[in-house]
Amino acid sequence: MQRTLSDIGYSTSEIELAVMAKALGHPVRIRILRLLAGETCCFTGELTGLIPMAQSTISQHLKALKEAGLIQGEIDPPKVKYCIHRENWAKAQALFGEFFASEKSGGCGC
Amino acid sequence: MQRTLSDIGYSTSEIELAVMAKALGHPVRIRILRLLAGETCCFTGELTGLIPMAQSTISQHLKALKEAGLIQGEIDPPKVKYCIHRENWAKAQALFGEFFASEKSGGCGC
DNA sequence: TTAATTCATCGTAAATATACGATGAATGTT
DNA sequence: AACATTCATCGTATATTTACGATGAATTAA
Repeated sequence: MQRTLSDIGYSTSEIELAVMAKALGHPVRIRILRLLAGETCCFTGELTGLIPMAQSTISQHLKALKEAGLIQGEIDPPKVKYCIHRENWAKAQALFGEFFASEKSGGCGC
Repeated sequence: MQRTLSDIGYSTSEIELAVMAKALGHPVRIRILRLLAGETCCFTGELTGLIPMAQSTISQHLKALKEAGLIQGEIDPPKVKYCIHRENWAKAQALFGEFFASEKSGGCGC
């Protein structure tokens, strides 16, 4: 990675899209988000019960999702309750929606 | 990566979402897709003119997008004309749309 | 045939991602 | 105070990603 990203001058939405997409780029994180997007649960412990992976691994994936802004954690000692970050979720929905809706390459003939 | 993905038993849509999201997980690939989704161009050579990266690197990113099914290449010797893969694009649009629309975690109180 | 053009692939170095178990921090319980 | 519970973080090994330049394959042009 010799060339830094800033050399190209990406727009904010390009960065935001890439960051969120990267966070979605692993099936277990899709699974986690689907579980959190449902109405059933929000605790980390429940996730470790539902997903056959080490607790540390799940925590790592939760961290990635949190850093991408897709989820948020609320401390409820000694547990941590994870939820969809609704504001950013809506933002992601809008960004991806606009992105996919922008397809208008009719003039290429392919 | 000691645990294989198949141990968990992901659904088809989970895999498909993750694969496409992973392909979207780099800003230069977002940029490329935006350029291709526009009506301006489709040739690799034009992309190398528009993006300050080595030709080999751009080709590598194009390969990633192609493997994810988001674009397709049409040989027009000695050039290659790249286009959005419309069918899969629509599929991705639907998958991401459904995914983000599934947020109904009202019962969690977070 | 020879040269030029276009693009993919190879080889490589460095960075990042992904899994695990072990440990530690924070809080509640006895 | 001592213990248990829950979760994050550390350390580590391996795999993947990402960038580059160099080379090769395919086709067109001279």
